[in-house]
This record gives sequence, C-alpha cells and structure tokens, in this order.
Amino acid sequence: MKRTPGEISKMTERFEGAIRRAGIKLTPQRIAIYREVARTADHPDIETVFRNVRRKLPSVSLDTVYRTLGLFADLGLVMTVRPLGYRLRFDANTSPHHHFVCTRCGATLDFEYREFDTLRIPAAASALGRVESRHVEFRGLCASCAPGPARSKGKSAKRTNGTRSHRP
Amino acid sequence: MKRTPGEISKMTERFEGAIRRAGIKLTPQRIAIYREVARTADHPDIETVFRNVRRKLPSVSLDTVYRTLGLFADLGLVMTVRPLGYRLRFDANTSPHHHFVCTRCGATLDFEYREFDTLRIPAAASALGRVESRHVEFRGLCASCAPGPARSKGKSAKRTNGTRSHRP
DNA sequence: TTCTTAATTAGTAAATATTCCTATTTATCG
DNA sequence: CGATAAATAGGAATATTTACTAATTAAGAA
Repeated sequence: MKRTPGEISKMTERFEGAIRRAGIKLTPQRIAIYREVARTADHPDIETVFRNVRRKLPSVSLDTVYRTLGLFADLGLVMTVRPLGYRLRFDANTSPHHHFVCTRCGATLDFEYREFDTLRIPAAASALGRVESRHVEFRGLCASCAPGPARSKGKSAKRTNGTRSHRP
Repeated sequence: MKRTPGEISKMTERFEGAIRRAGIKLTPQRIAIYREVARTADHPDIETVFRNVRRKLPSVSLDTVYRTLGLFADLGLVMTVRPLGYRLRFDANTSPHHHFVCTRCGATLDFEYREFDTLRIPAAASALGRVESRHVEFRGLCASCAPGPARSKGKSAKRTNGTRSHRP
C-alpha cells in the first residue's frame, strides 16, 4: 500500500501550501506527521502514526499527534475514518473514495464508486440539513478472512464492529 | 423521535423471538435495554441507555449495558453507528436506512435512500471481499445548526468529527 | 412446583484512549 | 538578529471500554 516518492512529494507540496494559506506554522512535527500519513494508504491509527513519527523525531508527544491530526482533519488534509469500534484512523487520501471494512480483522480498504458519487442526494436527506460530504461504507469479510482460513482463532478475531464479545 | 406503543411492542415481540431462537436467556436486563433502545429513533449512546435503564432497574451495571448491546449488535437486533468521534451509538432500526451526521452538534438522523439501496455494488468493492451490508453517511450541518443561530459558543460546539479543537 | 445447572449479572478493578495544563521552545515576520 | 504569538513536550487528569469474580437467576428436567 506504499505510495511512490513522486506521489508523496506532490502531496507534501500541496500540504505545505495549505498550511501556509491557513496562516499557521509549518513545524517539523507537522511535516513528519503528514508525511507519515501520506506514506501509505493503509489508514494508520494514532498509535501507529505516533510510533513511526517517533523514529524521526524521538521527542514528539502523543498529544501533538492527536492535536495535529485533528488540525489536518479540520483543514481537509486528511479524512477521518471510523473502522467501527476500533481506533480512530486517518487517511491522507482526500479524493472521493469509500471504504470496505472487514468485520473480522478490521482491515479498512478504499474503493472508488463513481455511480454513487454522481447519484442525486435524496430529498429525505437534504431535508435534514446541508450535505457537505458523503461516504459509503461496506461491511463484510475481506478476501483474506472470508473463505479459506477456517482456522485462526485468536489473533485475527479482533472485534471491529464497535462491540466486544459477550463472554460465554 | 418517539416510537408508538404499537411499533414498540411489535419490535419487542420480534426481539424476544430472536433471543429465544438464539437459545440464550431472556433476562429483565436484556428486555429493559432493548426497550430503551427501541423506544426512540435518536441513537442513544451507552451512557444514555445506561442512565435510562437504571430508572427501571436501578442495579444494572455499565458492564451489562456494554455486554448486552454488543450481543444485540451481533444478533443483528441493533445497528451500531459511529457518529464519527463521539460515543458509540446504537439504533434499534434494522431496516435499510442511512445516516446524516451533523458535524457541529453530533445529531445523527436517519433517512431512506432507495436509489442507493438498489445500486449495484461496484467491482472495485466486490474485489475486496464479500459485501454483507452497505451504509451511506452524509456529513454536514443539520437544520438547527445551519443558518440562524450565529450565537451559541460553547455548548453546541461539541466536536463530532473524531477530532478535537487544536488549541489556539 | 422444586431442583439443577450453566448462563448472566453487579460491582469493582484494570486497561485503553483521549484530552487538559503549563512551562518551554520555536517558526515567522519585521 | 529580536519580538511574539503559536506550538510543543511531558505528565496529569478524564473518559471510555473491558476484565474479573462471587453471587444471582432463567430455563429446562424431574
């Protein structure tokens, strides 16, 4: 799920422009955190971003990661994704896309859905308020959880539907 | 957003049948929790369910509410909804519907979207796994947050996009 | 009905996740 | 270079969710 160096620098460039336009400081922490999120397309959670950024900047605090990703979300530089019950995740991909969430392992996968993007907003929804963004989430078993591995007890059986196991 | 007594008893009836078919116990706690979630359509969070159920059963524990709603979700009796950053919420409405989430006040409103329900699943998504459920989320400002009230500083300004304010 | 038993719960402790507070550092601009 | 408002680190404080265990109880058998 790695992005190419070319993609990353293009994204970073846009990022720096956005920060400047917003009139806020371009700090090494912000750059490192953005680059970490932009590096791959696999929806890292806060903990992961924190851990990886620390390898470059050993002194960054967890608070800074929360604060910074929240800022990026407000600026529209990253999308927030809720893999339903697991940790809050961020995605540097801000082009219109949607998510497939595996209900077993929690994998969150992007896909495009042009037919949906161009679908009209139903009156039932516009009556509720001004729709500013739209997002589809499919839930199901991902390819690696679905058919073959009838085994796999513990590890891959993380709950990801926002609940936990009702103890037997 | 109240449901009528008629709706509620019909739902409760189905609920009791489902519990029996699942071969698990029909306890007063489970009944009270289900009825509380079925009572309205406004997506209560755990805390709210807990508080209201306690008025009927003063001894229920928070753990029981978590456990029980998780069980219901597994049985398909409630849907889990992530209003993006706020508390996990549950919805007893299991008929196909979608959500409008207010990015200011966190209100989570249902709407139907037949055109989407009948849209074909794109190949890009079915390649990722077997799609078992599909859900649309619109984000924006709800009717009461949108135009008029230019005031309202603190209270109604809860962040609901999974982030928090970057302190100035 | 009473008995038996495995499931369920209450209550509390513990683990996670997120946010707040403040002294210190630093990017930006003149 | 300064000045200064913004941003950060570090740790404390909250909030949320889960785990543990003794006691209770629903459901089925007798």
